[in-house]
Amino acid sequence: MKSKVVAIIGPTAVGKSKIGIDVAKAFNGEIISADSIAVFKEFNIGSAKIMPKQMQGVKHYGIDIVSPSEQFSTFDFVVMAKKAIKKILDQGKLPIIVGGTALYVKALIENYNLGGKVDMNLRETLTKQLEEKGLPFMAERLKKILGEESKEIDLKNPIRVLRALELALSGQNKTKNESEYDCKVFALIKDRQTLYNDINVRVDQMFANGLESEVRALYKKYGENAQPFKAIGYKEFLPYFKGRCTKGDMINLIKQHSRNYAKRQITFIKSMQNVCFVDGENVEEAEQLIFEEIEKWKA
RNA sequence: GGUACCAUCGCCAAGCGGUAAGGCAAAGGUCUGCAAAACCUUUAUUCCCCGGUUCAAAUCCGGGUGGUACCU
Repeated sequence: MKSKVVAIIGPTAVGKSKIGIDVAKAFNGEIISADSIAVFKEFNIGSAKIMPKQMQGVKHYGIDIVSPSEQFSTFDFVVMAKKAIKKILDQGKLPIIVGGTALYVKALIENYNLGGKVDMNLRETLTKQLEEKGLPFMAERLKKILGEESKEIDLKNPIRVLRALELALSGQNKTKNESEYDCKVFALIKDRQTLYNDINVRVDQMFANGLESEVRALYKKYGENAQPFKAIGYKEFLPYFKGRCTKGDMINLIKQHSRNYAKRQITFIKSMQNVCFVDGENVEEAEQLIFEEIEKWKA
């Protein structure tokens, strides 16, 4: 009998956090955040991180677990999440994964084989080689090693090519594993125009909540090379700080990038299997539907 | 009122007589370790309007219209 786990995913600004908490309260659950930015301490406003006062006493895992100067990857998420799930189940509670980083959720529930530790030396060597010799050279190199299998890799995508080389050179391959969990996945969605509008409104709210001073402080403390500084709502400040664009331009860019991001999230989620789509427009109706579905699934 | 310059996709923009680059946006998509990342596909039969020259005009000429700058 596989352990039962609930997941609530969806694009940015659909209202996952609130529904997650309501589900947790209704089913004696605890939440595991699947958010690639909220894992970082101090990146609060721009990541729309849920703050302790908003948690309503529901325990959250996966938030504020690494320093902004550290690295965090899908692998780290899966390790953390598996541990958290076990802990929650041991207490007889329901684990609920909530977050917009759908890859994290997919990797966890589909039990991706992510290999062991990344060989940072190898990664550095390959990165240097990519810079010096260019992508076509690297793609050619990968083709020689993998042969037919290289067709599955996007040879125009430098990140993919490098990772595939890393795996190939260290003698690993991607394998399919059976899931460890019986996972009920809900995807919150909304009409595109409504979602886009909600995103725009939320970005304005972030600024009203002091996003600029948060980012100024983080920039000073960690510098622009910190991993979370690549996030939307943070990276756009760089040209503004350097006087290369106006504040208004930057705000519009953050909105635009957030909209683009939401679209990519939706595309990714649509490609996932066994997902129960729920219209998040009306929170009460959405919750009722989710509650009913969970009851059925638990029985 | 005069003179000069400009007018090309929602925005920026190349082209300057040979049959509409590119970037951004938009839409769709990919995805097994940075995923709020990276990458892929599609998107102007038409260049402000009207006439003319030419085998051929977004490109040259004339006239409108609109904008910008300077002069009075």
